[in-house]
Amino acid sequence: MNAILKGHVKSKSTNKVLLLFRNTWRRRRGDDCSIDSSTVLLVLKACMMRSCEEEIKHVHTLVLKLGFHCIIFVQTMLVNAYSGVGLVNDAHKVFDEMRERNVVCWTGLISAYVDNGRPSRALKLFRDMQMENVEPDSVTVTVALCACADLGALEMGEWIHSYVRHKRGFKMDLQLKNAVINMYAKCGDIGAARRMFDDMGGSRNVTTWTSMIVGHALHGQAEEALRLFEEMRSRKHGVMVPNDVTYIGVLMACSHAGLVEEGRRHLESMSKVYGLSPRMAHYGCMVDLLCRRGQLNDAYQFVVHMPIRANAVVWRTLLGACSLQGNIQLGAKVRRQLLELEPDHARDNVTMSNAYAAACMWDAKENVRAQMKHTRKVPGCSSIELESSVHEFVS
DNA sequence: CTAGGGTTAG
Repeated sequence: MNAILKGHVKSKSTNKVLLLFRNTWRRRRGDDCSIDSSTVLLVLKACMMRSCEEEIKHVHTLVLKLGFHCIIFVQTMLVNAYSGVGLVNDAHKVFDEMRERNVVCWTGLISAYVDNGRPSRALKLFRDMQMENVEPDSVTVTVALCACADLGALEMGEWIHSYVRHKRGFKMDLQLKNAVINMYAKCGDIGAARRMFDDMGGSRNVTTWTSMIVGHALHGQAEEALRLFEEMRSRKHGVMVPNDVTYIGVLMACSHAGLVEEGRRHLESMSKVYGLSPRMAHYGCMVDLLCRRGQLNDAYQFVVHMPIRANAVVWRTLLGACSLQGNIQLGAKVRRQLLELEPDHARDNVTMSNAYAAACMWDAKENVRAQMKHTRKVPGCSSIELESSVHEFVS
């Protein structure tokens, strides 16, 4: 049965995994049951891919019933599964109950915090792990560098980089090198990122190129980003095929440099040349680009004619630009769209009321304010990391 | 032969 489940997981037929598992469980006879710990791993993986939290909890109770709860593979998978559906506390609970913890389950918990937007907690655990004399491997370090990137924690990132360079027998693989580039780029040291990139010569993959392109774009070095994009596709480096994330970097660069036509061309070539379908983020970049150039009406037309329905974030980009550039008429139109999508979003009303105020349209401003009193406010941002920051690295 | 790693608009 595990072979069949494995096939279904591989082909992403997760519903078949769950159906087969439920049937087998229902028809079991006594303790003669074909469900073993490997079955549980596959089922948990399927649950995670479908993000069914209830099913994961159910499998967890089954795990206890079947006596698999002391198997480290099962425990680690439970940590990953809970994390995958956003239940970090449950993941941590499973981890706390583990008798033995090796580098894999530590890494699983650290990733859980990174994946759920708590990088400083992840770095604290990275330190705790070393206090317990568990040596990080290349996977752990890759995840920890991700946390540094998210936090902008340059010093910690440098420590980790120096740790992996000086530790005897530590193998720096491609994914780890990519994480180093990303960390330096996100933490503001674009020079260090570029040095790593240059040192890698012919061993770069698409992610390497993409990280560097995004890095330059984030640093406002649009020309260099676009130059790298052309270089990666040139014969010189074999046939490097960009992916959809590469195009995010390219469009960010165009946005920074105000290159409307070039941006449009790239967005088109993305699907025409490489068969990649643009996602909301790509259209968002394009809207941002048009707005920055002051082409608000073009931006509006672009949003209306997009092949996918714009989300609130895209409309909000446009609303922000209308407010900033004092285009009241368009701003009001955009706000109507936003009210349909997210009627409770208080900040949009604030933006709009500020726009009216900037245009000295006091009555209109009053109207928006009055309207706000009738709707419940939803804070735009509500979580703050209340944990001590990480100051040092155990080496 | 079972568990962990990615680069993503504002």
